[in-house]
Amino acid sequence: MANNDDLLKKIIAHAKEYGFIFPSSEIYDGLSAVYDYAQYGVELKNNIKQYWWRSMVQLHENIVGIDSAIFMHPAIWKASGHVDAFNDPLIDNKDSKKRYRADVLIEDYLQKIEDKLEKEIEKAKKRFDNFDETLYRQTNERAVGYQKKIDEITENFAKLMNGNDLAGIKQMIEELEITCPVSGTKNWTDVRQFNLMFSTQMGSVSEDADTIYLRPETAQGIFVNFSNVYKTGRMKIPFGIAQIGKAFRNEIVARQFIFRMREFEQMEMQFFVRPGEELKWFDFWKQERMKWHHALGIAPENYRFHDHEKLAHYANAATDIEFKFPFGFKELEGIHSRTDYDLTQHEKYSGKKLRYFDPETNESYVPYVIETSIGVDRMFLAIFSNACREEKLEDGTVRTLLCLPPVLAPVKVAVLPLVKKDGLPEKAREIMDMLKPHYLCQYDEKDAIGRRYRRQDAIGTPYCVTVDNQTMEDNTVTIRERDSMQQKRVTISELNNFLSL
RNA sequence: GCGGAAGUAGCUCAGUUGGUAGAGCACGACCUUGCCAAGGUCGGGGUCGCGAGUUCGAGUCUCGUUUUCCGCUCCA
Repeated sequence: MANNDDLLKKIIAHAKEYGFIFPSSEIYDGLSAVYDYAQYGVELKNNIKQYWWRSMVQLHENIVGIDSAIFMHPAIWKASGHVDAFNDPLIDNKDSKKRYRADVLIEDYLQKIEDKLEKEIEKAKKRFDNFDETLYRQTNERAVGYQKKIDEITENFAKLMNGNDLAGIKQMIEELEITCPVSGTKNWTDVRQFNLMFSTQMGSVSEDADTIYLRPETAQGIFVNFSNVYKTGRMKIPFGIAQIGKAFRNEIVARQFIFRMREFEQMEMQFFVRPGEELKWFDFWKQERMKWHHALGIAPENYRFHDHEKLAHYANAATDIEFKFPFGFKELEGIHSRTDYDLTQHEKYSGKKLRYFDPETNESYVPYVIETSIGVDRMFLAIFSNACREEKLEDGTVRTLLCLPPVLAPVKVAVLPLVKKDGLPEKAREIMDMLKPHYLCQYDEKDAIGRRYRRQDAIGTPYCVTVDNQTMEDNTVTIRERDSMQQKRVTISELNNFLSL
């Protein structure tokens, strides 16, 4: 475990030292769990997004992309269930320092009474069968008492929750004498509301301003555009809509570097299918997405599926693709069969029909949805942490390198004149100008050549092109490959063939 | 949010019982060498996380605060 902690620390240090990720607002002491992508980080991140977009939108004829706004109509979050589900009343026990959801404490309490009630009912049945009238009446009375208590609490509880009466909920916990399962005491703090959605005001005059939310997921932007895309894009089921964009969640605790941030970016695709065929497509996308990960050349044993046993209210199947991060296997991507829940909810709240007319069956229906949703930042961390290595060379020295898949590397080619004289820099500049339009290149003439190679290793540049004295005679250069450190001599004109990117 | 640890240059760290900040690497210029991280000379860079307090004097002591890491908690 200590090793893993060190590993994450090294990754964070490398990310900062070589210009991939900086803490946000660092000169003002930083902002908790917010990070900025730096000069190389933004390249790697853009390449990840482009790699995903191409594989989803460009290579699938039946998938199109959109870019919906972060601000959306507030009713959308009522329809999606986020307003209710993302609002947790929390309470702390002062003795055990444990935090609980206040509503869960009360629900657990109710469950206990229900268990008692059930026992009494069973007892009552036995006594009834035994014609034991007096005892039967006693149990029956107790059972009626429990039932009454349950109804009473349930009713009050619902009233308090709907009215957002936090003080009332605390009072209820105290009146019911609910104790902390750990400390066993009733020493509670006040109930506080934690809304996982960020809100802001739209409209400059405060009385007229509407509360709107920063989207906690990008998916709803796709659902509310379903009809527009289906009609204007002449889409035929099955088809998908893809989107890359930022989402915001006010997490109670955001930790583990860029793994859990309050502002993050998602790459999502919602795939609309005929009802009844959703599990077939769920399985299709499960395999398809795993193939996408494997195609990057990272060892397959770093990935695994984790099927959800407890499903969200909208889903009828769900799995995660987990990646072996420095802190263990954690969710990288989610694949959910969301049924027709979202579109149906939006039909209900908007009053608009969100249906597809199927020309094959002559039927109109609300499509079922398979969602694939991957965090850009988590993908970045997966790629980056996997690539970050210290390699012991034969001579005993250590080489720091980033083994990034070439297609994702920020800088593709470094062009290096062996020495800073004899016209080599000028020749190298010519090669730079030749390659620049095609790849992000870097020119470097400072320090010994070996040191320059190592600098490029540390930022993950897959190829270094070196101009030496022989270049001046026969127009050949050497290509040095990052992982093997092997060099090949090729003519300048055929350089593009050898830079397999 | 609670508990623990830490915060001195871009990085890694020194800094004595309180006496107005150092090293190595990195960075910039010039000279030299030239195929796998260490040549030479010169130079830039820090109000010691921030704010109070004690003191003649605080990087050093006290309190508060903030950020990061670890554990708990939370997590569609």
